[in-house]
Amino acid sequence: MPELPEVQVVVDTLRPRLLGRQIEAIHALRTDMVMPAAFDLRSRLLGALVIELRRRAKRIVFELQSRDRFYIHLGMTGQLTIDAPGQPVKPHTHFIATLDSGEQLRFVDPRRFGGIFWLGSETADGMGPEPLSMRAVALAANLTRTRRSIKTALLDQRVVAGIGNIYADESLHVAGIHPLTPACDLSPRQIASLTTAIKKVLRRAIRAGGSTLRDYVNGRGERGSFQLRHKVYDRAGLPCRTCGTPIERAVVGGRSTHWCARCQSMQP
DNA sequence: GTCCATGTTCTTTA
DNA sequence: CTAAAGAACATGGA
Repeated sequence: MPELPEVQVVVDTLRPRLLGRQIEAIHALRTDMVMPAAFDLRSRLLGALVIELRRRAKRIVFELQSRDRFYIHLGMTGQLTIDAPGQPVKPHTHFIATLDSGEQLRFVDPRRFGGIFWLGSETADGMGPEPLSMRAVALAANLTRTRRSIKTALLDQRVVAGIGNIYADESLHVAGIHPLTPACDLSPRQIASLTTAIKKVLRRAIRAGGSTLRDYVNGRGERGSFQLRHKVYDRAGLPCRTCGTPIERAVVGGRSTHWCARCQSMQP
């Protein structure tokens, strides 16, 4: 569920209950989601004080007083919430950290595509610019030298960080760009329009609490509502909300892709 | 039983 | 080197 807006909302809802908290106990229910090579969560995290919580791409990054960092990735079905200790523990709960406030940070992930990753003092991550603050020229620099379709390029975290299948489709629709357009064929004007569209879509989605298609909830366990406002994603055959033309669907780069043939032309 | 799914990474193929 | 295509990971819902 989690693309940039969902991860941002998780961070925003967790931060007030996590900053300044110390980890008093760890219950690691499985170790195969702990990377690299099942590092010892207890020795790293017991007694640690969380001084900052931020989002980078789709990662939830914890900064400790020791200046070490680690991140949690939600994969496809991850949930990271803070609950009272008395709350029932959901199936597929893989990690529980009890805080000095008495509350518990819990990581649930049925499909187990997510995980906990130790960073230590490592800072380089090889990913592209953060879309909410990027300039069009920064995006252009990463698009002009690839012939891949713009849809595929937007999903590449080295091109731009944090966009996934939903927001790639939604952003291209707002920008009026056909998803199969080769990235290097986009005009500067189109890239400028795409940059604006990405920011607009992501900001709206964050304000709506993210998109809940199935599993996604924020740090308080609440669902998002942006799925109700999707213009093209998962709307194949339904009328375009802008012009009424039925939405197209095709598999591009192995991912389902949705667009309006009338609003999104192949011509620059 | 089948197909599909908000993500990432690796392998194969061209 | 580029990149497309496919598979893999694991689970559950339609």
